[in-house]
Amino acid sequence: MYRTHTNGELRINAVDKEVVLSGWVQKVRDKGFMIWVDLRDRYGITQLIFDEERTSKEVMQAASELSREYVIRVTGTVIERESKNPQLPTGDIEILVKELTVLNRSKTPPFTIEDETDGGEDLRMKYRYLDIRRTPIRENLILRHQVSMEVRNYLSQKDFIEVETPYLIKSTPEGARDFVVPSRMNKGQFYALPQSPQTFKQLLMVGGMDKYFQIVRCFRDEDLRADRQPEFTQIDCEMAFVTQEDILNTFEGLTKHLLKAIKGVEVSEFPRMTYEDAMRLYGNDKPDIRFGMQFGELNEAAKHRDFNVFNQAELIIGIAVPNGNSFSRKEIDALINWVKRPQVGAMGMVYVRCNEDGTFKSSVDKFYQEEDFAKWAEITGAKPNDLILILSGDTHKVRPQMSALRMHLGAQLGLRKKDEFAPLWVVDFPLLEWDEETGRYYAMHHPFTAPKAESIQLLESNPGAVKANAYDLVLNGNEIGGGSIRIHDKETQSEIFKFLGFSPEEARKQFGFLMDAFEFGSPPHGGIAFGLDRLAAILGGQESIRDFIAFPKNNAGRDVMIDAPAPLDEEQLKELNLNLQIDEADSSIPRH
RNA sequence: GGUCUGGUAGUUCAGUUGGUUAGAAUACCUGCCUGUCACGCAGGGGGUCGCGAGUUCGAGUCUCGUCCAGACCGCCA
Repeated sequence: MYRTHTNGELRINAVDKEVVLSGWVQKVRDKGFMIWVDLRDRYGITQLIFDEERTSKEVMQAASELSREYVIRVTGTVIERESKNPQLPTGDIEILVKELTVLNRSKTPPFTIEDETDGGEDLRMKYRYLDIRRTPIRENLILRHQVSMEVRNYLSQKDFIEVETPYLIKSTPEGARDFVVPSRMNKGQFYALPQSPQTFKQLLMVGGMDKYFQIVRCFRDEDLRADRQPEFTQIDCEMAFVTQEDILNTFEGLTKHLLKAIKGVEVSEFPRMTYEDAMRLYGNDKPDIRFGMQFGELNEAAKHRDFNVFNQAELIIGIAVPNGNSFSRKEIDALINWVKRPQVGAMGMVYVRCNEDGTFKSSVDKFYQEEDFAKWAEITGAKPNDLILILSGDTHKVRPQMSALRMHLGAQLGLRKKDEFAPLWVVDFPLLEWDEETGRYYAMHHPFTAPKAESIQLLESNPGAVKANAYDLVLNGNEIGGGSIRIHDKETQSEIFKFLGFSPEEARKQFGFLMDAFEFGSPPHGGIAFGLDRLAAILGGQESIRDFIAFPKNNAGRDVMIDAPAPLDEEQLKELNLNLQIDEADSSIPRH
């Protein structure tokens, strides 16, 4: 027998019990006459004691040879500690060891396996199985498990059925790049891994499943970020015979349930904001509404003087930084330099100090009067002792710039509190998005999104103004879910494909199966998908999703532990009928 | 595709204007020890300064290239 108890469960009431424990050696404290060993497993830490007066010489000797991360089993008696440790749940007791078995030895680990590790990212990823032994990572994975279980329980209770959809599917031109998989049996042909089970879940609606969900892996071959992995997990949902209102209500319920069950947080009705308002007030479509600093548009209040920078700008935006007047000149200069970095790309920034006594001091005093500043303060909501920061330029540039500044300041001022949760529905997204590079419209969400009935007639005259029945769920400045009501009739779907530049033949080739299905009584339907990795990270109060994924990829999409991706050997390539063009300058890495 | 930051002991980092034998902490090893829990004390071992070239009497330090890592922009229907 390896254990009668785990290392997290023995308390003072177990004194005198004979127990068997197994686990990893967290720490050895050898005082010569006594040796203490912290024994660790998933459930906690229990202190073992070896004492020269009460422990046999052989066991004492064996204990003195223990080292970090050895796997051991001990038999002994639970005793009350002489000096207790209130920081440990098991801190009132210890195990007086009678027998000690070393089940496996360990090399000295390359980084310390403690809450605050000394290991860098790279090293932790290479030895991820050691990293997972650390409490923070373990707790993240447990939290993720809880989220999954709560989602399954909640949705199952609401009559949703979890259905698995295939991973080996077909590549489509729209959207993200696909990961592709060569087919051995169908020479020269490739599967693609799904970016989402979108069309399958719609077909499940046609199939009469009525309410579907799936916790499902998705794949996108795009560059990574702290919150983006090439394979990630979605909570994918779809419902038949629903309006947008039904979906928002259902999944607001799910989100409230998760916040309550996981974080113990009660949230009242989620506010809703149109895409247009989000862009106008926050400069992006996933505003963090935990703090203010809403945009004030200053065009009318700032274009009547001789300041050319503003006069020539398409849009002038100001925000009021609470108590920002306390910033030193140096701190303001640092902010100006921050927005001028290429990543943000502003040309410059104007500031107005709002003094305690109601007067103003600005970097454009030459051009403007006190009455102008008073007007700006009114528009941005600036109070005495605030600081107004102003950026100007083309709308599509200055909004993201100001948004970046707002988020930067929010973090700097400690306004993005990780124990505060502010969900928000963003609704009425545009159906289409203009792409400068290719000179055409693309579906903003995806080509199966239903246009709003009242704006569909604009499709020919003013495509950019067509609104979609599409919505995002935003939590603390992160998009955690997005979805739409789908097109469910062949005519509308054909019209949209045609508008997006698909010839009837292409549409047939790519999505014929869906169009066919729509001809056999497809019900009205819609759905939503949540990013599970991101949701878990936010509930865990962290920015990076990597520590909520057991075995994540690095910045370059590599798994540094198993060292993937890797070249294939000749035999495999031959069997797959693949002939690689090897770049001579870099012959070790095959290119497609 | 681009911008920025970093790469020095097992690990996390410091290293001045280019100048003696490259340091600290921690980890590791040895010894000591009458209740430790970040145990303490004494001693010890440990370096391809990412890699390559260049400048120089002399390079961890300067220049160029390159590799690796991280953050961000583009990209992510």
